[in-house]
Amino acid sequence: MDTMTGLKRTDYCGVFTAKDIGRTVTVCGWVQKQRDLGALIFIDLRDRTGIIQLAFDDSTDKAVFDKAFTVRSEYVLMAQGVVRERSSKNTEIPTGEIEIAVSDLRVLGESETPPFDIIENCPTAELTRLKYRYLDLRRPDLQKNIIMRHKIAKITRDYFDENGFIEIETPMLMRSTPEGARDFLVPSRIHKGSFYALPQSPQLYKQLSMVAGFDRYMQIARCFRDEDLRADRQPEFTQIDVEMSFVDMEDVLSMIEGFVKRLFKEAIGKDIEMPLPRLTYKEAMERYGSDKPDTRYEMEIFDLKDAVSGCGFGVFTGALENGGRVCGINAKNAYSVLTRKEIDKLVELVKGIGAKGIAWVRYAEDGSVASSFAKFMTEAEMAAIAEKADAKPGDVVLIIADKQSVTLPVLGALRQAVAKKLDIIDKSKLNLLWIVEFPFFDWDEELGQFVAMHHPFTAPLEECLPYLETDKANVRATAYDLVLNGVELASGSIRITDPVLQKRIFSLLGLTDEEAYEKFGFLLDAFRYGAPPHGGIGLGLDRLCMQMLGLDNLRDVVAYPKVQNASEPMTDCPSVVDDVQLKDLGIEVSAQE
RNA sequence: GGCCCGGUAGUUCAGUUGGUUUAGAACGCUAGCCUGUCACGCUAGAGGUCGACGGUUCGAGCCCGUUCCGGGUCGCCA
Repeated sequence: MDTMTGLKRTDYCGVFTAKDIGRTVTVCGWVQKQRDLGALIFIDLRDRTGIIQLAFDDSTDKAVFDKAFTVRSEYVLMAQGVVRERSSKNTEIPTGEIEIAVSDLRVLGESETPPFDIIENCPTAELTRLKYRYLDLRRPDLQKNIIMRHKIAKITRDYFDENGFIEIETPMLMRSTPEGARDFLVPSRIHKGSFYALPQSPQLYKQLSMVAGFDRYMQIARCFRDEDLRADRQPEFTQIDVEMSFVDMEDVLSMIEGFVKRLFKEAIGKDIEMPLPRLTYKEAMERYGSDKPDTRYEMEIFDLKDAVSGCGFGVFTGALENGGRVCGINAKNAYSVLTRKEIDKLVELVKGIGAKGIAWVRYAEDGSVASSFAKFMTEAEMAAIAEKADAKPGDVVLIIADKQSVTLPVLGALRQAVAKKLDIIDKSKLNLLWIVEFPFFDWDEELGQFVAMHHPFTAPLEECLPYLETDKANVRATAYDLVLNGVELASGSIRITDPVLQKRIFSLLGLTDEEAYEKFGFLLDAFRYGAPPHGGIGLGLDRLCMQMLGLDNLRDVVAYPKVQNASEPMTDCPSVVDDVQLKDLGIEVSAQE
C-alpha cells in the first residue's frame, strides 16, 4: 500500500466538466469498476459526489499502468493526472466527456471483494446490507438520504435561529417517568438499585427552560422508547423539539408553518401553500376514520343511520340500538378489483382490528346489484344506501356496523387498504394538514378509567373548563398534530401553567397530590416561581426526512438503524456484559436468552 | 405475545407429484487473451451444511414438527 506523501486532493470526483480540460488534478475515492482492455485500463473512481474515469494507456508510465492492473473493486485510490477529453464520450454520466490521464497512482487501501455491489437500488437483502452498513452507506441512494437529513437539520437550525430560538441540550440521563412508553433504563453505579431513564422526549426540560426565561427553545433531540418497532418506528429517533413562551396555539402553528414552508422549498424545491388546512379531531374521525388521515384521495366515510334504521338486518339495527354507528365507504370503480375473494381478505383484515365483519354491496356495470345483506332489506332501503353512498355502476360499498370506537377506525383502515389496492394514491402530492382539538381524555379499557390522551400538562380548551369533571368524554385539548400523507409528523400543545388547574387535572386522572408530587414535583415546584404561558411541538425528523424523500421505511434515513427485534446486526447489540460490570452496578441477571 | 410472508453459491433467483451418477442460471470472483471501454468482450475455472434440529419415507431442497433469523402488521407506542 502507498501513502499520500507529496499529494493533496484538489477536487472531488463528480464535479469535473469540460472546463477542467488541461488541468492537473488529484482525486481520491473508491474503485467502482476496473475495466482491463489489455493495453488499455479504465478505472471508475467514486466519492460522495460522483464518478470520474481514470485512464491508463501506452502513454502511461509502465509502473503506474502495472499498478492499475492490480486494482480491484472498492480499493481506495489517490490519483494525479491531467484532465483530458475522452475519445469516446459517455452521455449517461455528468463527467462523461472527460477523463484523467493518470501520471501518479497510489493505492491507499485495499479491499476484499464486497459482499454486495456498491450500486444504486441494490437488490441485496436488507439484513446483509445492515451487517455491512458502512458499505451500504457508500451506495449513492443512502448517501443521498443521509445528506438530505443533514440538509434538513441545517435548515432547521437556521430557521429557528433566525426566529430567536436558543438551542439547549437537555440531559440524556434523566428521571424515569413511567407514563406512556416504556423507558430505556440506565443503572446507576453510585446509587446502586437506582436507575436513570433515557428521555422519551425532552418535554419536561423544555418546559423548565421556559420557566428559566429562555423564551424560545429548540433542540434537535434524540429520543428513546422501548416499544416494538415498525417500518416507521425506531427505538431511538430524532425530534425537532420546540417550545415558546407567551404564545397561544395560533402562534405555534404559524411558526411551524413558516418552518415547513421554508424546509420543503429549500430541501426539495416544493412550494407548500400556507396556511395549512385544519381538521378537528372529530371531523377527521368522522370523514376519514383516522386522526392522521391521508387526504390525497377522497373515499370519505358516510353515515347510514337514517338509511338503515328500522331495517330487517339485525347487525345494523343491533349496532344502532346499542348506541353504535353504521357507516360506510364507497370504493369508486372498484368492481373488478374488489371481488368476493378480495372482500374476504378485507374481512380478515377488519377482524384483526376489532370489527366482526363487512357488509358489502357490489354495483355491476350492467346495473345489477349483489350484496351480502340485501335479503334482509327492502328495495327502498337499498336505494337509500345507494343514495347516501352516491353509488354508481362499478362501485363497491363497504359498511361497518359497531360501536363508534370500532366503526370509524375500521373504516379508516379499510379506506387505506382499498386505496392501496386500487392504486389511487397520487404519490406526487404532499398533503399537509393540522389536526386540532384532540380529546383531552382517552378511555383506557384495561384500566377502566380516563387517561390523558396527549400528556397531563396539556391545557384543555378554555371553553371546556366548566365541564372537566362532569363530561370528560367531551373535553377537548389545546393539542395539535401535523399530518403529512397519512403519517403523523408532529405533535404539540399549549401547556398548563396554572397550579390550581394542574392539580385539578391530576385529580381527574386519578393521581393524588402525593403521587403527582412524587412524579412531577420538580415541575410543579418550578411553576410556583413564575411560569410564563407556553406551548410547543415536537416534529419527527426521521419521518420528515423519509416523507420528503418519498421513502416508506425509516431505516433508509437512519445511518445506523435497528432491525425489528431492536438489535443492530453490524455491532450485534444489545449484548451480554461481563460479571464485573454487573457487580459494579449491583445487578444480578435472572433471565437471559 | 398473536397473525401473515420469506430463508437454496459471495449476490439475486430457478428447482416439476418426493425420484437421473456431480443441486442449476445470471451477476460477482480467479486466471488468460484483448488499444476506447463505461452492464466492455472472449475463453477457462473455483465456489453449496439447500437457515438449524428432529421426523415420515426405499429415497427429502421439496412433506410434517420444533426452533432460529429477517420483513410486514395487531397489541404496544402519555
